[in-house]
Amino acid sequence: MMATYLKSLNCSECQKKISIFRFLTDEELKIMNDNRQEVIFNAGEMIFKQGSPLTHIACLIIGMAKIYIEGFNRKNLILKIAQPGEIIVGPGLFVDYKHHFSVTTIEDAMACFIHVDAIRDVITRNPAFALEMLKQVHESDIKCYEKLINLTQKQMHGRVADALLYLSHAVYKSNDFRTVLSRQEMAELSAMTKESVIRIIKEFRDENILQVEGNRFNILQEEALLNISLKG
Amino acid sequence: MMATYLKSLNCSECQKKISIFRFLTDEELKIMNDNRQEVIFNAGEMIFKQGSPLTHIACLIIGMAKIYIEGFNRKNLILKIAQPGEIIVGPGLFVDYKHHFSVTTIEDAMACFIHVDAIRDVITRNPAFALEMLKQVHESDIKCYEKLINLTQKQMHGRVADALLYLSHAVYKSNDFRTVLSRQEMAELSAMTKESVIRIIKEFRDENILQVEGNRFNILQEEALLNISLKG
DNA sequence: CGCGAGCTTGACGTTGTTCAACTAGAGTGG
DNA sequence: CCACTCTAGTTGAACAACGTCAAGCTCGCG
Repeated sequence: MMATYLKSLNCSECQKKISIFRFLTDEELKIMNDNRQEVIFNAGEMIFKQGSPLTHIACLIIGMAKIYIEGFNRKNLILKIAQPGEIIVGPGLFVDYKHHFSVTTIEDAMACFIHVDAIRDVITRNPAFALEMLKQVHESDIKCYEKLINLTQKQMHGRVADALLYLSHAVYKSNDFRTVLSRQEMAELSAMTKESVIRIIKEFRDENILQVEGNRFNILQEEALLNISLKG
Repeated sequence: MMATYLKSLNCSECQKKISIFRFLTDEELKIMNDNRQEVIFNAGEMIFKQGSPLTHIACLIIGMAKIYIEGFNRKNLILKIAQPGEIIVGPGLFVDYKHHFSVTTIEDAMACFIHVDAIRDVITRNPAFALEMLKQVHESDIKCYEKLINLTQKQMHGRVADALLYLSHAVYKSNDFRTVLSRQEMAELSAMTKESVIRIIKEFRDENILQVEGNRFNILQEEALLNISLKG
């Protein structure tokens, strides 16, 4: 793998892509830009490693990445699939300055690293940006609570339905999508074993809720999935 | 129940108790104080209701409260036991201005309600306070991730051990404590049924890890509990 | 004394994991 | 071009974990 440190972009161009940047003045964008490194990743490479020092945040410009917790017995739990345009801020920021999750690309990708000092500086200068950061953390908090309920109170059918709907709505924005996620990763998204995921996908296919061939999924009866998701 | 709107306190006195207030100037403390209502609660009364509009944050001054998500089929999941001195900020703040969890006192209690406009005002004025708020949300984020892993990857013995250690360390600060939580609530803390909690507490007692009589718990072998917690 | 709420116990059924075996496709080297 | 290997996917059977249900218990309180 070959990382480039040439700067091909400028933060001010990113204002359209990274929504949180729209609150920044030219001066603040310059601070960001001066404390920024572009890094190119191949698919499957790690952006952040859980437990390592948190010195930068990452803005994912190109490609998707999985954000996941490394739990017990080498079992992972995927929190979300980060999209291009997304800013990845570890919760260790302002706390213990460690990463509490790992981030690994699932496609070839490019990300900008911005040093935490620059972030702190800009938050301090610009209250609107501070509020926007707070809003963003709160949103991820809400997602976390939802995930907590979904994973602890639903049984497998509901959780697989959730995972499929998540991929369809939030990740691929289509009822007919081809994913790069393996069955194992789909299992890590719904806190179960790959065998169980496979069995339940098969059931859904037998009931004509899905078409499946390999990594391509076509959701035929979204209503049915929503129903299964709700009933748990 | 009888709520009093008399102000018996002043925010500046609270600086010692509510750690986040230590960053505020006299002027900012006055803003808080002017937008503040004291409310007295009996044990078991609700401070915030999940789904209702989020107009205030609460500073719990006296007494403890359970913060919990109301999930499916009337099953709750207790996120934490809030302590006196704790500030309770719903993640709906700056997002959808709804409560995403419910909060109910478990003892007689007193709390100050501060309007969100005042909070936003002070965050805007005082960057150090903004950073502290961010820090606080990040801390709760970290806790949420831990909970996610603990509840999805540990089995019941580990989860009950976690609950007991949580009560002992974070809530009652003693190995020998009497709790007001029912078995049902201990179950909601560890995402299981009350029957299972009872069975596992019994096992722990039989193995001489705990002394239990009614709601009084005495942890005899903390090491053993820590071990069980780790092994899942 | 009797009532009700929370606690406890056991029997039973369901849910989900584990393990082992088998399959298919994609490199890899001779 | 053909074994060979490696990985991901798939299937079934056995098993463990956990929830459900029903019954009995305890204790405080009217």
